Amino acid sequence: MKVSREQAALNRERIVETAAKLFREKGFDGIGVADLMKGAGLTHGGFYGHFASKELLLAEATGKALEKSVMKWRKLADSAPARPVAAIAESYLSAAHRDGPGRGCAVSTLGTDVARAGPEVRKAMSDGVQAQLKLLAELEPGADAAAKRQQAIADYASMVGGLLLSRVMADPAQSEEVLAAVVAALERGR
Amino acid sequence: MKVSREQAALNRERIVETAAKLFREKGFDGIGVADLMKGAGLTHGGFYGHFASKELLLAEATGKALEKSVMKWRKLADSAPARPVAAIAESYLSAAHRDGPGRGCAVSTLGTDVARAGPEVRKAMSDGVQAQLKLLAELEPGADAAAKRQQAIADYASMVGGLLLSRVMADPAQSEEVLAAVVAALERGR
DNA sequence: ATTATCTATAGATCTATAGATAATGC
DNA sequence: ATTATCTATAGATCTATAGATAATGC
Repeated sequence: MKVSREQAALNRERIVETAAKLFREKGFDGIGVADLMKGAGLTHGGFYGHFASKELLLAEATGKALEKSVMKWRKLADSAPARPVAAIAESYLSAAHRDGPGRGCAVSTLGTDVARAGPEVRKAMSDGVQAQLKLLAELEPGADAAAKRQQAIADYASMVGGLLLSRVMADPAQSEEVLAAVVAALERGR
Repeated sequence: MKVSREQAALNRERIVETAAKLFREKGFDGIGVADLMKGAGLTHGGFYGHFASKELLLAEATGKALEKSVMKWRKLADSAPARPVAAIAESYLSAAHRDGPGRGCAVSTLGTDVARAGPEVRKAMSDGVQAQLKLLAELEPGADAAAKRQQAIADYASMVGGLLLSRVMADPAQSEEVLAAVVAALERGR
């Protein structure tokens, strides 16, 4: 049942992408290695040939997920050059993002798991967050670089917290109210 | 080994308080029923005489934790009547809160677990969040009630997201930067 | 010959339950 | 007699590993 080195590398990549989706949907403890491997079309015994532990897979999956988020933000900014931060905020704080955690921001879905995890995992998410902050700071208005970075951090915190709150609220109307209020506050210049 | 009804009620309360602390510290899946009961000084077999399931304990523990948070916010506001929202923001976005999740805001520690949980748990956290938003809205400046509520939601989202980000960052200096930036933004009028 | 993947399982959990025990409260 | 708690365990997970298999790559 051996496959080529090329195919093995593709299999590894598929495991990471499956994990990036399922960890975001179900949480780190919500999905087991056997089901992750099944999701990637493999059997679970083969897992440890690719990764030293489930936690190190979380580090890779987190890094991959946040890389894709940065790419998405860049596209959104390019498509709305007059108001790039608003375009990102509206996409981030949308019902589609709230209801599709498996393809969305990993901080909002895995942040608490990562906060309790080991240094490799923390570093992977930290680096991803820094990349997002760097992009966001470039898009903020003004000339003062320090002020732009501070604004980027504040805006990012609002988005992460708003999305998390919208997912917590049991009543759909309350969830919508949260999304709308945070978007409005972000667009009022915050 | 039977105890009095009064003592049994106290035992139940101690289980809820132990759970409120340990769930916030370790996450819902990070602590088992046996260790929760041991933390409350009981054996694990007795658990199901008090609660129908571990998840229903999470609902109660979440409600209890958020009730205490509202009380804390009220005290903070009373002790700084000239700037109540700023006092709450500075306490919420402090290193002490970041480093003491077991006694802190349940949304920041259990939000993602709750977002994936059943309706009883979602309702317990929703109700707690609504109570916090109600208090915060009363403390916001201005006369327009709708504007005050919108501002309260935006401020709460900033705080939750800022605290979560500060716990994710691997580098302590980055973590401090996040806390300071979000406090500064909140105090600049947001 | 090497190695990616497979089957099978060890060993350690976990939630929940069954039945025994012993003190309360009628 | 009732019932809160205990001991013990069922049954289902979970991560990780051991050893077999079979196709690749020298």
